[in-house]
Amino acid sequence: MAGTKRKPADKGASRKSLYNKVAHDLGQRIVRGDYKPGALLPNEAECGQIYKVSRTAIREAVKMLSAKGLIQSRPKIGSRVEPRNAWNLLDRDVLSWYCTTVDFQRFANDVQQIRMMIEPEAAALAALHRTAGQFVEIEAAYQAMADAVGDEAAWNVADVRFHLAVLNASGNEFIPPFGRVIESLLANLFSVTVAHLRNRMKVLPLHLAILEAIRVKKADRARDAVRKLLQTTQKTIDEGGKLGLSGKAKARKASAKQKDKAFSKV
Amino acid sequence: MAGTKRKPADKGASRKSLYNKVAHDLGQRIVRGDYKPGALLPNEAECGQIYKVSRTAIREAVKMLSAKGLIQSRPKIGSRVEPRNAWNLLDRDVLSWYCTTVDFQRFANDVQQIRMMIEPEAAALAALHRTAGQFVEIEAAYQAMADAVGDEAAWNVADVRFHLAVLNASGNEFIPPFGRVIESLLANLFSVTVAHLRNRMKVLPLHLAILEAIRVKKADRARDAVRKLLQTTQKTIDEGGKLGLSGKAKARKASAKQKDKAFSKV
DNA sequence: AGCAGTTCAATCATCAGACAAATGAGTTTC
DNA sequence: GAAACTCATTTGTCTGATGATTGAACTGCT
Repeated sequence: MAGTKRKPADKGASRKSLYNKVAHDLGQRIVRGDYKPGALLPNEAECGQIYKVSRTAIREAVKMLSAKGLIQSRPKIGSRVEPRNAWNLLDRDVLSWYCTTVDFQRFANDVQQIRMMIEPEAAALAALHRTAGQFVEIEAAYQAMADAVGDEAAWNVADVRFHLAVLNASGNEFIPPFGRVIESLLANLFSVTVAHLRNRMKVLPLHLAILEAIRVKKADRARDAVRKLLQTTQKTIDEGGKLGLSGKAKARKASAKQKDKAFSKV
Repeated sequence: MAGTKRKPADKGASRKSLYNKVAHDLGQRIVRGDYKPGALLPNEAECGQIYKVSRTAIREAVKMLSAKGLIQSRPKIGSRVEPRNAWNLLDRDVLSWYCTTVDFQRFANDVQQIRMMIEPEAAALAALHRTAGQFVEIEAAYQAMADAVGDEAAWNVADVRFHLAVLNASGNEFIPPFGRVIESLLANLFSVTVAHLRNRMKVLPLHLAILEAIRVKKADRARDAVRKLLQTTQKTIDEGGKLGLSGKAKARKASAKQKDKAFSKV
């Protein structure tokens, strides 16, 4: 066993603390299915040897994973992987680990279904309950989108900002959290749906329609405008799915696997 | 009121490990606003003195809270409470802490709005995509409700089971997690909405209608049936809110505060 | 004064080692 | 055969020490 020291060569991963890296690696393994629900993780001492860290670091990682519902620890038993329905799938990290394991087409479909349930109603509520300040933020987000039509990265940021601003204006405390989950999911979708300038120019006026409906406080019109936008998105996904665009998702998977291997090399 | 009352929940709490109790207490304090976003927690050594536990236990608690997005720890800085929009409000624990801090009437309204967005569509999807096995579970849950009409506690369990069974049958991986969040919220609502036998007898046939629609795979009918049920629930909430029923929520708040005080006595 | 670079100190991060508590499984006892 | 007991394993908790990070104070120069 050649003790190849992991030097702070690559800043991205090595900036994180040890327990964070362990948690991330274990979490990914669990979600991916390396440790299946009901299975036991190696005990803390063994884990420490595997990851070449102290028991303390392992324990802190385990605590994070148990806080996310992935595992449960008990004396004499060990750390057992919880059934999937106990997982906090709406947690940022869990979700991101999960995204790398599922089929892209199905993933996109499920996300769109959820958006179709929440966003139109949220927009309708926003039209009714928005404050002046909330509307300003929606407007600013729209402006940012318009300014970023030529810049894919900036567009993505502005797009997410727009949708979140609408959800925030709904006046329902529980909608923005849902929205932030969707946001994580969107990050994976956008790379497909707005990759082409043509698509961005197509959906910009649809966003404007939402903005306008909320401005004049017409709930029904806002709901319909969002529905229309989502339908367009859906169409883009369907078309993209038939082409090689799903390759992006696969590339994501592969890189995740590779990174993981580099760390734990078990 | 002497503090001699031993509730089963209390016993459950005292069985928990130290780091768990600390995490629970700190989490509740943060969500309640004792430590506001941007504020710093006492450093680990001080926390250890406050709670009379070792730094290890404090650290493990802190890791759990940071996994839930409530705080972030950095060397030289300390543990800073994150802005509310970083909180994982859809986490079981965070949600339960949160529930004790908000106004009941508003809380109930927001939850109903969310249910109105998700459950009808989920039922429609269930009608289209359900497997035979999933339908059996829905049927079993309904039967359990019917059998438990006279028993409030058993009814609540069966009621949640029914709704979750429907969500599970939707075929969308992301809906059951949303459902489990709603389930936590429901636990707080049910105590109000089904407190009376009369209410239970009123909503039982509404559940049957949902079951039937899913059985014969009529999406629209399923959607409408769920809407009707939720409207009835809404009406009950509105009526209850005008009476003294919201007192229950207040009682919950008080007991939570008391319990917390007993533990940390800061 | 104003700025850049350096030093310092507070705090978390990590480690090592020990003992306590919980509990499943095997063993004994009746 | 069932209940009680013992034992071994694993997590839970504590202690004390050292490393790493980084905001803030300090220093020296222009």
